Amino acid sequence: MALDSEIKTSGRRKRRIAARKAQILKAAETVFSQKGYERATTREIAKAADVSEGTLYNYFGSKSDLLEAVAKSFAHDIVNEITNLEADNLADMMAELLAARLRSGRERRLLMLFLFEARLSPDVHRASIQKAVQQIIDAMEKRFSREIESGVMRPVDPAVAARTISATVMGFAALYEMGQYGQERNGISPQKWGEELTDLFLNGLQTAEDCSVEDEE
Amino acid sequence: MALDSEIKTSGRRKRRIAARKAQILKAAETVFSQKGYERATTREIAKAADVSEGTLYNYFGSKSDLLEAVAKSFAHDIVNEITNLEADNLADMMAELLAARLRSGRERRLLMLFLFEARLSPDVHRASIQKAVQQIIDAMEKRFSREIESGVMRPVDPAVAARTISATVMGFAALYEMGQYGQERNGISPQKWGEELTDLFLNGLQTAEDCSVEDEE
Amino acid sequence: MALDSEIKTSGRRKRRIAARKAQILKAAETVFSQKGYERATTREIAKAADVSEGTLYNYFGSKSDLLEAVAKSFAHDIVNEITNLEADNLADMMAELLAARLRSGRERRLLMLFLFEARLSPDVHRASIQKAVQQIIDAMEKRFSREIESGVMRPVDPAVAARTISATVMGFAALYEMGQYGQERNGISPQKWGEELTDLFLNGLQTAEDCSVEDEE
Amino acid sequence: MALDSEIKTSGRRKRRIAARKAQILKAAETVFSQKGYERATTREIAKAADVSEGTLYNYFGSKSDLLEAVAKSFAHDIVNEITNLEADNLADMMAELLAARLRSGRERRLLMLFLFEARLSPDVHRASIQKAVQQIIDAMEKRFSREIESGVMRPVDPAVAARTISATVMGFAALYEMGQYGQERNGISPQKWGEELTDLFLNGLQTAEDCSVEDEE
DNA sequence: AATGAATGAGACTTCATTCAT
DNA sequence: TATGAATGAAGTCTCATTCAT
Repeated sequence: MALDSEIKTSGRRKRRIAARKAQILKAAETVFSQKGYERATTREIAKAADVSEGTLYNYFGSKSDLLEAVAKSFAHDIVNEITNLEADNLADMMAELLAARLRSGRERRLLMLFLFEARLSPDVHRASIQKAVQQIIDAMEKRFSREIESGVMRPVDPAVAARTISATVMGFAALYEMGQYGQERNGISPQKWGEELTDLFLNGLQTAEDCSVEDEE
Repeated sequence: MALDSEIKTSGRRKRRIAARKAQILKAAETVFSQKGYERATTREIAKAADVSEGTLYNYFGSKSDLLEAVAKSFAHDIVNEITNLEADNLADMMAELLAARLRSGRERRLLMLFLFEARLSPDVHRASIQKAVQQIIDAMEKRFSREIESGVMRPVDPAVAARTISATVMGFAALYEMGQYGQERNGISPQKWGEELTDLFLNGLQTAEDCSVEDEE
Repeated sequence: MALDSEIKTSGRRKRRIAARKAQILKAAETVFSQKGYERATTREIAKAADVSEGTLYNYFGSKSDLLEAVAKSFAHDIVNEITNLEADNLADMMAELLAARLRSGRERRLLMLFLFEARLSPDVHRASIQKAVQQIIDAMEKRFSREIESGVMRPVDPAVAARTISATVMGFAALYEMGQYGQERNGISPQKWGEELTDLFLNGLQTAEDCSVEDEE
Repeated sequence: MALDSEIKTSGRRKRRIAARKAQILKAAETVFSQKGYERATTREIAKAADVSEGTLYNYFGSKSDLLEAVAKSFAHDIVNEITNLEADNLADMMAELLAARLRSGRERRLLMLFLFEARLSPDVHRASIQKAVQQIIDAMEKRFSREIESGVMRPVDPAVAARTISATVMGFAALYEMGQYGQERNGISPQKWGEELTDLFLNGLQTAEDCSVEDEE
């Protein structure tokens, strides 16, 4: 009985602990995405998570650990989305792939954060963030391989394509956040941008005549 | 004679001062590009410039001013290059435009820096960095307009194209720096990457048949 | 019980925090009064309060805030004393009013500090110190009004009188501190000085004949 | 001839040097009186004197030396004025003595400066400023002795009187500068204040009846 | 397990003073 | 003699982290 109660308590406790950890993680994600790593303070994260600073350190060893955890969780979500995205044709898939990334400000900002921190952070920390980004790219590469195999996509190097698309999305995330995305084109939605981008990627920049010529080479 | 000597001296001094300013600017560029704005310390910049910290402040009002100056100088150089780039055909121009950006680690890192700081910095500082990035995009837009007018480029929206290319370059800069550009493809040179990218942008991702079809729409 | 204990603990903590704040305030008062605002360092104040510099900033937002708090607390004490001072006759009241100010070195020095800083500090800071000094003068003015109403004091303008006495006290505070108060008259106590001053203020400087004459004008 | 010319040159040079020194001294006086000693910077003083910072140090050994020189020159001027002030009666003399001090903002501020710095400065420096203040008080004491001897002034202790008046003037200088002198009495001129003060000092605070009584003691 | 006060290293910046020109 | 660039010590303040309660 006592044991049983203990187990129950332990179970409840574990759940509460997990919930608390998630709550802190989410707060960290929010603050990091808004302020960047250096400008975010543990105090602010604690406040956003509605816990004390001390509690933060009961769940995560350091500020740096918090960033790693955020990166891991973020990569996990994106990889899932890329892998499971369903679309009838290449244009739709690409449009969705691009638009989804640009749609959410949080996602845009986190992408930037990781790209930046992956390079600037001290070594250990750095590796784990790089790993998160790598996972996203790998997922995309696999997805492209699938599309090429099924003949939907031109047989480009899927590694190149995955990195190109990823890079473009990341770059757009940055532009978008900077407000330079289209100052004089304020009405353009992420959706619309996704389509225009898709057009560019699908059809390229050159004129139709060139297209056939180049293609024959 | 005495006057002449004085002028000479004064001239020499002026030259030395200008040189010193450039020397500090370059040191700041280096340190900022390696560490980012927040992690860079004035002490480190001073050391890299081989001057005392106090001297830094004789030439620039604050750390923030230093970043602005770096942004300005950087944008100036890139804009010149974009505007004056000469190429016989679209493919060459694009390849060079892309490869040039990726070739220099310093340039890659500075691009990232500005994209990041443009969003995170406090307002005043922010505006001037955004301006620098805007200038680069504008230069590219103008260049594309020129190419479209002369029929070399398909009549896409030059604003969209400029931002897309810029975003892609920036994104690649980030990937490249992260070392994720192609971990298992270490032998690939920026040159080669430029060409692959160019292919993607010129010819798109879809198969040849799709190309003509989509084009006719 | 557990709750009760928690409340007790919390109470103890709160008391300790209040005590700490007072302890820092007192240290600041001491150091400011000895060194002046500019020459006082936060390090020295922290040391005098037996806390770290960081702790200082947990209780007061800035060095300037510290000075404001000192001014506020000082004014509060003096105003109380002026308002509640009891004396049987004008001579006693004046003597006490004057002597009390001169008796305490700390009070003398703080008066100087505020007079000085009220003029030199940047605007915001300045206003709150001026307010503190104003409160002291106001208290004295009210006190004089009371004495005039009750016929104890000649019906001079209480505003003029309050400012004159205040100014004199402040000036004496300065002289006293400088050691110029009476270099060759070291044995004179603040008490004795208060009496001599009182005589001057009560009877004026002129001879008796003049007194009646002037008075009739 | 050569010698003669050298002497002449030397004379001219000496005059030029003296002029330059005076020019720097005046600038220092201005800046010190506005900003206080600590907040005044050598750069600002140099600028106000229209010379370089280096030149400052050719004429004065240190910032502290500058303050000493200012104190000396100031005391010299005031002592002269006090000694030579001519007035037909006590009331006029007192009024002028008081009003003159309050009339000039520069004089008010310098008085404050010396009172403050005399206490706060490191020892050596301190002595010379104290000396300057002492000289002013001594001059006033002598002047009062003269007036008492000639029967114009009631035979109070001249040392007490001199210090009282000095203290009052200094205190008023502080109040005046703080703007608390009479916020709701803006129209009152230094002249008018001088008269009101004179009344207080001549006739005292007590009622006429008291006056005669006290006087008889 | 939670709290938040305490810590102190280290960041940016100012400024009196020196010295080569 | 005049200049003003260079220096570096020292000051204020922030913030990740610890620990007693």
